Amino acid sequence: MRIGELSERTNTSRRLLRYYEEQGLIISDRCANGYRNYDDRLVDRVLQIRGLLDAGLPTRIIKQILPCLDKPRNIYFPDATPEMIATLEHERDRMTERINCLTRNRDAIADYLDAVLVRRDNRPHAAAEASTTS
DNA sequence: TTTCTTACA
DNA sequence: TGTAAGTA
Repeated sequence: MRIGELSERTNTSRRLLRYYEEQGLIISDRCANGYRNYDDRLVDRVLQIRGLLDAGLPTRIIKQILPCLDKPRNIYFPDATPEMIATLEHERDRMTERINCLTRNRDAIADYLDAVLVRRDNRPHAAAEASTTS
C-alpha cells in the first residue's frame, strides 16, 4: 500500500510516517515512480510505535527495543545484550513512574468532580432529591 | 490526484 | 509536527 493508505489505516500523518522511516523505525520499498510501498504488516508496527511514543519513549529508544518486542519473541531471544536489558529495565521503570503520576492526577480530578457534583445535587433547587432525603 | 524532497516555523 | 513549493 502507498503512504496515503497507511496514513489512514494508522491515523498517522504522512509527514510522521516519513519521519519514522527517516528515524529507522519502519522501512519501505519504492515503486518505479519513487512512491513508497508499504507491507501490510506495517499497520500494526506503526500502531505499536505510536503506543510507545505515547508511553513517553523517545524514537531513538524505540528503534533499539522494537525488534525485542516482535511477536515470536519468547521463543528466540538472541537479542539480549546487557545494554539492551539495562535499557529495557530503565524504560520499564520510567513507564511505572509515569503510570503512578497519571494515577495521582486522575484521582485528583475524580475527587474534585465528586465534590462538585455532590454539592450540586445537594443544592435546594434539586427538589426531587431534597424531598426524598428529608 | 497523490507522492516526493527540502526547508522553515 | 504542520505546511509550502515545485515536480513527476
